[in-house]
Amino acid sequence: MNDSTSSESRDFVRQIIDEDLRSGRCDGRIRTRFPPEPNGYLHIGHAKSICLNFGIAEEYGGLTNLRFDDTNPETESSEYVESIKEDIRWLGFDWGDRLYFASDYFDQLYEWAEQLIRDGRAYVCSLSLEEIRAGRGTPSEPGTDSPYRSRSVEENLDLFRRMKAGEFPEGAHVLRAKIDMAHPHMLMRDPIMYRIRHVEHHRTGRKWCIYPTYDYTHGQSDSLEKITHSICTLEFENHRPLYDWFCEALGIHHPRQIEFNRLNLTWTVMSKRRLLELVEGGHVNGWDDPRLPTLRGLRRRGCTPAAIRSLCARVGVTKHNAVTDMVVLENCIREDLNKTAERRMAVLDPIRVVLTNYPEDQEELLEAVNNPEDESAGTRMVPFSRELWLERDDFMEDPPKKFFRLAPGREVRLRYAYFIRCENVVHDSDGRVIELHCTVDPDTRGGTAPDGRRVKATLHWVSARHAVSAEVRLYDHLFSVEHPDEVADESQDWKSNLNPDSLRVVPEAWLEPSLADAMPGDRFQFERLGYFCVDPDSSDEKKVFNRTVTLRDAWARARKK
RNA sequence: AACCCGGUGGUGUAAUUGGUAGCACAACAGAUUUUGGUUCUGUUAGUUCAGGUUCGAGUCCUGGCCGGGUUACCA
Repeated sequence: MNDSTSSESRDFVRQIIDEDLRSGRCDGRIRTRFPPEPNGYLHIGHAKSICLNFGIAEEYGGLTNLRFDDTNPETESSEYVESIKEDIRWLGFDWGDRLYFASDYFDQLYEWAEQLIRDGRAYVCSLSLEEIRAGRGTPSEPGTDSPYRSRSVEENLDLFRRMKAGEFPEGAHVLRAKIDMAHPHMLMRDPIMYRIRHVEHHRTGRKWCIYPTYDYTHGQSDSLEKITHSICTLEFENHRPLYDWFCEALGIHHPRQIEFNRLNLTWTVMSKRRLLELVEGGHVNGWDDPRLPTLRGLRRRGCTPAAIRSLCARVGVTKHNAVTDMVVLENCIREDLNKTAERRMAVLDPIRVVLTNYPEDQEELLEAVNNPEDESAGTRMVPFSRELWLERDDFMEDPPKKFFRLAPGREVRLRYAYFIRCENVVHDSDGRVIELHCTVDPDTRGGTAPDGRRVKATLHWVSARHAVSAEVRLYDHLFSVEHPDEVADESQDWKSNLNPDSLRVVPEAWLEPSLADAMPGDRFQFERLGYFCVDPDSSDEKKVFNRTVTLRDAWARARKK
């Protein structure tokens, strides 16, 4: 009911914003930003941040900037910039003309750095990486001052300018903020502001060989864009004192940083590092593998933007680490697709059925509803004939009590068609059932019996003569345990929990003929099976379908017990 | 024994800021159903612990316990 951003209860972020609006702290204006680093593809965790930032701006009549945090040229590229823009648009958000890059601010950042040097708040440190690390101390012991900490302003300025001019090799010097080497926060122990990197940047090319760090860039970028609320994830909580320190030291507009909990899902991993490892290690087939929680993977899988937005609205925003059950996402997908996806019939694991009293040369077209949840979707005609494909699971030779489907001597309904009765079971030499002989009751055309008799099951089917074949990819959880982090013993890592059966390919499934002209990206419900999406691997000769998610299946659940 | 943050049913969250612990998902039971789908109804189940303040504490205070983060020239 109120899962779509309830106006009733406010999460803590919105409460803070309400207070800031009341106290006049942000002069009645709301401006947020989504600041991805262009070094990877977006995943559903980013979607939560996107929904939060764009959602809040929209609710408060403000705007959201898209800003690429591109301060580390070694790992970033414009290929990622484009994919990220595409994914945000797909999710349903629009940054208008407010596309920015931290690299747009390199000149300003450099000037501010000189200002901090002149103010005695920054210095060039010529210690090696190892020496800096050692000098930082540990969380429980203070660090020691760098011997270069007391360089004169003139010397600092000179060295910094020569760093910029490219006179030094990488690692020779860094620029550090002069804060407090004994500070209880490790991050405040003279953090690094600039490092030398003789590499090309995807936007500024060779203009720079010194690059600012995240801490020296983010708050100032927010400030320059007049951001009011800089909303980020929990791991930046420790950085807030530094964020504040730079804004204050520089005397510039000071946005409020607010940290929220990131989205975690069961049965998968979410960190960029791990996703990269899965892709590069060949454990999945690229960034858009339908098993991945990347936005591209989810899209290819058949997940809708509306489902992702719905998930983000219902997981909420707090300050404690949470793991959301994957079934919540699955239900969001089902909820959306139930209303929008047209129904079709498809048989994945076929068993041949011969209707012995149906004439060989006869065929007819039967009317089927496209979407019972949406009358405007209309109907279609489905061909019927003497030989059909039925789902193997829908027949049992020796059924248990609660099995309602087809069995010897039992009558069931074929959806939109007829009642049929199983008269005979044909086995091969190994005793495996290969064919069923049934009789059809011609008076039940359309699926109702004039005498009012009822059947307990309605089965989907495909006319063998008319069926088109397709490859169907059945996906399961990427990992075989809910929490991939939890490993059996120390010698194992999270990858040992990879599910070997996360992809099962059905090379030849049978589909009703109307599916022959489905296009990549089209989504359908295969009745009684689940939601499926046409994969871009499809060709004119052979369609490929991805199973997005199964239908809820009370029988499967009952059987498991 | 450093610093920061956090702990509400199985899971994710809410509680008008001190006044009846509510919602969603899951689980279970039932109704409806030409999808064992959808829809509808009902049931089970919770404030980390110990003190304190108060007429009254999930909320405020003190202490304990548990969990996460922090020792990158990544973001």
